[in-house]
Amino acid sequence: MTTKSKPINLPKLTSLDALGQAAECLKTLAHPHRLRMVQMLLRDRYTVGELAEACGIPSHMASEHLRLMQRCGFFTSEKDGRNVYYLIAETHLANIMSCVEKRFDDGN
Amino acid sequence: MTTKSKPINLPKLTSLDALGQAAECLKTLAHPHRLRMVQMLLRDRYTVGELAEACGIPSHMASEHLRLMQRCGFFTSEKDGRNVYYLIAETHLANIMSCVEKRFDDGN
DNA sequence: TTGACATGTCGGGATATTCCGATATATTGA
DNA sequence: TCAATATATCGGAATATCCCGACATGTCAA
Repeated sequence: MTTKSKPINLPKLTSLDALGQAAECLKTLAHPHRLRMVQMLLRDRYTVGELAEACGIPSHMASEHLRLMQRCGFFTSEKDGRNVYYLIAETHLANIMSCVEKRFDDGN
Repeated sequence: MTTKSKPINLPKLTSLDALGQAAECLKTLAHPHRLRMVQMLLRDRYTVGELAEACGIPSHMASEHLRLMQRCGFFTSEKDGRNVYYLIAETHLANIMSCVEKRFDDGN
């Protein structure tokens, strides 16, 4: 603080409120199994059991992850018999996953 | 699981290991004050105290946030007298912040 | 109707994160 | 040298997250 030499003029910064929402969504996304599910659902439709199997976790846990993400508006779901298909609802997920893949696919 | 009707052929999915690293970085980013700091540092260079003031937090906490992000490789730092300037090191942060802004700036 | 299956929900123990006050280190100006 | 300032570190209390087993619900097939 001390000497206010620089006025800190902030040109169009996102409001702290919006950044709070963003942080919520990013926190929800920030889990390896949840990232895997998003990545798969961006390519095709899958049931809870298929997503669980791909992650190597029990399906009731996949169900919880999916519920968390659905609360953030990431997905919608469709029932088909005793299966439930999850579908991407938040279109921005494609952009963010693309960024993640650019940074973390092999190139590391 | 049951009937394996679909083989689940996964075309070039990111390894769970890489997704784990991605999750770590996203988790670190997923905090409103840290998002603010990244957003500011993408536009200009700032000291710990300036970043703290912009976030409305004590500077010793800003210092902790910056250290966390530095551990993820987000920043480097430069000492200038008793001030320390933090600088973006991870170039992909620009892409990810751009995605976040597209989604959460006013348009909501 | 009964049993198997897919999904969803609940409660809790282990662990991690957040925030803070207190303190430490380093630098500057008087 | 001394005091003020900027940054960093430490320890801990409050809180949140993760993962699991147990159980509940709903659907199908026999």
